Amino acid sequence: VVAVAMRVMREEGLEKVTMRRLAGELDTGPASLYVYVENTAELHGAILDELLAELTPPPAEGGAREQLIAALTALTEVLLRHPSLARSVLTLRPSGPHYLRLVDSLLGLLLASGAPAPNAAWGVDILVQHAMATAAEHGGDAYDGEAARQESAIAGTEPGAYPNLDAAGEHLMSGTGAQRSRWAFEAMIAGITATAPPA
Amino acid sequence: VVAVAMRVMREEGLEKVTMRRLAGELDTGPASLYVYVENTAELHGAILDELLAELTPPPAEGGAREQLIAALTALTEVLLRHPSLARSVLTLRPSGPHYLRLVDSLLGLLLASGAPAPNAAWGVDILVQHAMATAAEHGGDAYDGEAARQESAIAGTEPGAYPNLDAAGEHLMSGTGAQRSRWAFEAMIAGITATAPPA
DNA sequence: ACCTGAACACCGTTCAAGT
DNA sequence: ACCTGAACACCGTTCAAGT
Repeated sequence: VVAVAMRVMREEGLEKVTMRRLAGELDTGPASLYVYVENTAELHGAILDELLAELTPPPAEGGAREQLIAALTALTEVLLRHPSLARSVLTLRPSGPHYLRLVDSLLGLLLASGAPAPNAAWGVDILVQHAMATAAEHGGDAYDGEAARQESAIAGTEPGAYPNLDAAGEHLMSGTGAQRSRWAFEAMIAGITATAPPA
Repeated sequence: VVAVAMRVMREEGLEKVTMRRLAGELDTGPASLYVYVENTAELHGAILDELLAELTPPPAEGGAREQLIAALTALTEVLLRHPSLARSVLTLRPSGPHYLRLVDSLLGLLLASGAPAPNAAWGVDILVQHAMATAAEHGGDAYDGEAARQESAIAGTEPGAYPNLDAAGEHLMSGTGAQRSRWAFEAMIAGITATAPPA
């Protein structure tokens, strides 16, 4: 079932991966799928785990921090190719083996790059969440259109209505997605490492 | 239209805020709503902006950093009351006046708490994204169930399969949501302030 | 010019009934 | 015991036709 779902997603996107479509693909009725999966959310979770299997292990070159950023970037890139999956899975707490392996290795790299254990334990969550949220947000069908709409909404107001936004003007939209993503991970890792959780 | 949508959402949740339901509420057909809104995404954006209007301005006590954290916490709390809205809006680039006012004030507080201008411009995005993603994730109907499933998935593997997860065991799930959320914002603000964007 | 009934093209999930 | 046809209860969006 998951194999068919993967193929349909790759060929036509997650939107087409519906119980009914999959059932049609398997020449049966939609009810039959409920023998294999509990519901659509679980199906999406299974698809995510399958997708994470393709994540090639980091090349283990450079320092731990560099490897960590590479792993997070690779995760973001995989998710960016399937934004609606990222969106769907954001509300899940994935528990597939590949997901757990990924979190385990991110946690290891975070520790290796100097984060105290409690910081790393809490921090790995926000790094993964950021990767997923970024993919969900930037992958929307109409993302560029929305960004333009937002920019014009700012421009369309009388000057002075949003003083800090106005002042930041040049910086707000600058940089490529990759630059901003790398910087976000660097900043988060720095903050995670330096900020102690409450005792 | 937005007013009716707000009422239905408050009474029965965003799930019930559908074009058809709203049309029924207004004694007309669903087609009529398309005179007022372009599509469902835009409707959700309008609902978000309406919701943000209720965000009381920060009490302006304490340092800029404390005010910033208070504002981010207030945002997270509002969104947590409507997790499916957070989920839906995560894929949008909101451009309503109340949203822009909020971002403007967050940006101001970030600057006032010591972040250089380029850092603040890029950083405000990741703070807002974190608030939305947290609400979307933790607000799911079955979130606790999923968390338990994840925990048991880790417990159910042979020891040693996920060494770092095992070692972190105690810390991984510790703390309340509020504690973790506050820490995440503190860590992110620290990282944003200390990490320079690429020139 | 403005609005909308009805249709198009779908959904997830359940459950009684078949094999 | 295992599977599934058919039904239930919905969706968003479009467009031809009315007022």
